[in-house]
Amino acid sequence: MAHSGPKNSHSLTLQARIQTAEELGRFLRQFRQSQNLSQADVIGLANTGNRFIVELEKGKPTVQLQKVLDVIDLLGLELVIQKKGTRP
Amino acid sequence: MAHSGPKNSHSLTLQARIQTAEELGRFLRQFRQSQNLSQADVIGLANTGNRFIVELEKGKPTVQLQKVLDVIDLLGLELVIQKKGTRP
DNA sequence: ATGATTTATTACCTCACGGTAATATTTTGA
DNA sequence: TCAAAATATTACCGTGAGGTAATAAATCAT
Repeated sequence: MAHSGPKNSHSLTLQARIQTAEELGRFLRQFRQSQNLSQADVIGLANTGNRFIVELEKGKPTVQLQKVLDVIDLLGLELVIQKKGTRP
Repeated sequence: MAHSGPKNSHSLTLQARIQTAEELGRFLRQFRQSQNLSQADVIGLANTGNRFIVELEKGKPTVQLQKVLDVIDLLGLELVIQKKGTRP
């Protein structure tokens, strides 16, 4: 379980462009924390061990695609692919 | 090289939600073709062999994240991550 | 401060990613 | 129809992804 309490601090970014594994890792960690979820929560829901989550959030470049997509989905997030510079 | 000529047929989707490796593969292949690029073109620009591109477009779930991101970038595409159902 | 919770690291291990290069198959254009 | 181009498949192979389980380190709550 996550710890507890209203510790919802910094402004939660609702969108981010992802070019690198590191950017993705940062975003996912921040988002997970903004939802007061622990890594253990994610591990429980997804099909993974702690190692994968740690490495994903750390921005490991070689994590496997579908696992990443699973985590994203399970966090209530989605990926959109589009032509570069498509305006919001 | 790609073959040639104005063979720009079916309507090119400019955005897609990506939930699975297969969806991504389909999108990337379609987009590549819409640009009249061959796999060899992509292989040349990216840092990969033919095997990776074939497998990526086929929707292999275990391809490595950063390689995928590289191909996306190099095709002039980008990924956006956002809360599910964020309206365009 | 201190115990509880969360996160990170490590060792062990199996399995398969993906590069290359050769070959096969499919698709395309004239 | 047929040759060229594009795509797919195969074998070979080194390297590393990631599950588990144990332990360590860091963070938090009171």
